[in-house]
Amino acid sequence: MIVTLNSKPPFDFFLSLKAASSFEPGRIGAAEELRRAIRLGGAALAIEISQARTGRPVLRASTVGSPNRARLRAAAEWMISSDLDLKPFYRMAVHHRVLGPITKDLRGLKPLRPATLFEMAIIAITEQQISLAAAHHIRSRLIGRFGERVDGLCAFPTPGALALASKTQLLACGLSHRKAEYIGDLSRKVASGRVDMENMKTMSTDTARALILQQRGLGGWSADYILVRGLGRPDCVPVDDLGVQSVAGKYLGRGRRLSPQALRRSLAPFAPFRGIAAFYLLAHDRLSREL
DNA sequence: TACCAGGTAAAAA
DNA sequence: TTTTTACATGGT
Repeated sequence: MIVTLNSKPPFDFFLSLKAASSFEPGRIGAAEELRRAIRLGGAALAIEISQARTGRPVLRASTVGSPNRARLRAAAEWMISSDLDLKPFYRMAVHHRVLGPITKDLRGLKPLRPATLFEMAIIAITEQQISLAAAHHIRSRLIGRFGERVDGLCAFPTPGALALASKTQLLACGLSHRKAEYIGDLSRKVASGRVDMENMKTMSTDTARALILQQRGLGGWSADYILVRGLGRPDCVPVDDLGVQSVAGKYLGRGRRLSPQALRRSLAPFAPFRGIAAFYLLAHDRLSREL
């Protein structure tokens, strides 16, 4: 089945994919397509998103099973941030000393989102305190051990699968005792329906943030990280984030890492797109390293 | 070898 | 109430 996707222009799928993969450790070269196993109506399904020559992104789903077309489109469009309109951000940034040239270089760049907010929450927990590379390896083990395989890909583990995992098994993936508990607790709450993370899509940012903060293991950094990267709230920035502090210091400061307060001040001019501004700085930093 | 890396909750002061 | 501590892995 092939579904044509819409995404608010401007959108450069290749650039967005290249930026996303620049945050993964040890990758060599940029892929031409986004290949993922996702769950749709209870079944794992391999999908491939690619950009046609017309410039319009075209989604191709594997023909295994017969997925619901509308749901497939909705899931894929969510993952490529179709709803994000970059134009007002660009209008705001165009005359800025630093963001002006960067937004021109990276025109059409959108952040790619994890398929579900549960996955996003697990990403946040794994990335606490340790390097992105270490966290990535730990997640790979979680996915390999608890995810469902389909067409040579592996879907991110369901809350149910992680709820059934023993603490010993979680520890064997490289998690700390604390993080294994956080992931077990959250998985059981989501699997049992006591918490519905997908509901956050329709909540106000403040309400969603409050729900995130109620979960053990998710603090202020995780809340803002989930809000901007998982939920696409463009003004949210984790000001405690070491990576954002460093990149903002490099581009907007004197090169040294910024304090949370200084970071807040330096991003203030970009409201209500402070999170997108931070994303552009991070992406520019990563992509310029590759050359 | 050490030290730091896109934090958090719980203990100690 | 505020400050300190333990924590797991991977890259340099």
